[in-house]
Amino acid sequence: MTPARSRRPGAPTRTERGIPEATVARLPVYLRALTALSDSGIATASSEDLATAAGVNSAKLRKDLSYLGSYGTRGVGYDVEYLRYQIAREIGVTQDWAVVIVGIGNLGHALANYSGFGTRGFRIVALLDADPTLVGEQIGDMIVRDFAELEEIVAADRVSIGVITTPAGPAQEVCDRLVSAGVTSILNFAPVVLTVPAGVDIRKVDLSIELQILAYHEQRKSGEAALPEVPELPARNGVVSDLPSVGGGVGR
Amino acid sequence: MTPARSRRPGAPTRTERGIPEATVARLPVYLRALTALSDSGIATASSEDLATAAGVNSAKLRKDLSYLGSYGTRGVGYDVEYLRYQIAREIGVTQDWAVVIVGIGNLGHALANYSGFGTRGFRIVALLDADPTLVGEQIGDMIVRDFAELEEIVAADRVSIGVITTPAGPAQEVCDRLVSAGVTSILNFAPVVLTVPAGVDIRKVDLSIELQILAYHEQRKSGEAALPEVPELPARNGVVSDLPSVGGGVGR
DNA sequence: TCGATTTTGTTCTCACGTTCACAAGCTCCT
DNA sequence: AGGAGCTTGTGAACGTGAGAACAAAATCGA
Repeated sequence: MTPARSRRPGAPTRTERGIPEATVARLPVYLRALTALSDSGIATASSEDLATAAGVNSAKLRKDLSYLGSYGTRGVGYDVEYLRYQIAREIGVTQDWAVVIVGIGNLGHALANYSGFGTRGFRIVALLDADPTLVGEQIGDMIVRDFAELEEIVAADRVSIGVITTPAGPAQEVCDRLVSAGVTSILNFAPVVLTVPAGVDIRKVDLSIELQILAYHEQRKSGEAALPEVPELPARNGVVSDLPSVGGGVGR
Repeated sequence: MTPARSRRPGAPTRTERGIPEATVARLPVYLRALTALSDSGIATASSEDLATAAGVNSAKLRKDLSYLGSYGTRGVGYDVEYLRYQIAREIGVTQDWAVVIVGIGNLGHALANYSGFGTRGFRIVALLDADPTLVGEQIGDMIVRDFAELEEIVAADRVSIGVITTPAGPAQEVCDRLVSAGVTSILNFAPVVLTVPAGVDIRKVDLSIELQILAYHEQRKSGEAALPEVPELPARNGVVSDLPSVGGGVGR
């Protein structure tokens, strides 16, 4: 017999009033589209208008918005300002989030100078680096501080979000320090897989992965792979270095 | 009666020898993990080892690899070098892809200096900007050239991938120029939704969207929303500006 | 040579995400 | 007042993705 099941089959698992992850990822896009419409003086927009501005189809947009509540008016559309506020509130960007950036190389520099933070609910409270030659440097209206001050800063400014722009090597160690200092959300630009305890959210932005995904599709477009299936290469009978070396090579 | 159906139900739709999109997005991660293992002198690795290194579970990893072919050995594992080559070939990074970067602001600078390109199958052939005060500037071993030279460069170097690091304003126009010059894959860092014709692939990297997604989860962690559902706000009865203005303003 | 052991490749099932299609509800016009 | 015309919100169908579980295949040891 069918086990008692409180959820409808097919309904995405979400916590109380939770929103499907795919929808959460699109809310910021809608928010930006609404801001653009608002700046153009548009007061009301239909799901079709909004969907076009956000680059999705209107059915998906309506379903996404329906998870937030019933904020539209049938036969009319959505009030741009009203919906904008509701989404901002749902995401949590009506308040300001304190952010630290760790690793002030090229990318860290670029992010430190990025102006889109303040207007979007985020406030950079510190730029940190372990390199003494960088500490003290002025970037915009901020000064690079020593990574050793991390714990102090996190506690003082209630920092909950950390951005890692170090090279791959120190990234995990930086991550561990961030977590133990109390940071519970991390945006990682370093090309490594970071391990964090449960309860800490992590997102990754990786340039070369994005390019490689494009390359895959590009290769498909420009005629099929013209490469040999098996190149000059050591035959495939190596063993893990900590296993006894076996013979019996099925050479090629 | 059941309609004749050639595909098994539940099998992901893919074109001939195509690979599910979710898998394609993970292949670069596997490639990096394999490179790391290889650099550590590991010759063979099990799906469990690889999965740990890549931050996924082993069942998923095995299924992903099975789309490429049968490159493992039961009871043994995968030959690291061999698998690495196979994945690189499948992605298309055994050849070099020419890339142009358009928009040499902070982020463009950072990307231009990023060393991870050459080693991963990509070659930056030009840095372009429309600002005459930037043209001629030297970055690393490259010189910023005028955006007007785009078509010439794309044709000469067979550029198929373009990276847009301009502000939001000019991004669509830059995108259009890239496409008409012959670029068929675009990586967009500008905070706008770009429109491209069919056949052109586009991927987007957006810092503030990533931060907003983190903020959403962060808000859930730190107690539920303490914000009013309806704030001081224009009442929700505005109309689209191109409709006849109706009275009944419930102004505030 | 044969069984024990290991690890892949694959099948099956369930969960998640997207899209269609339409009833419900709102506005406007006659 | 009532019908025509839009647009939202949502139920249902379909497609995609993830994970458990296991048969198949390889190695190793006796």
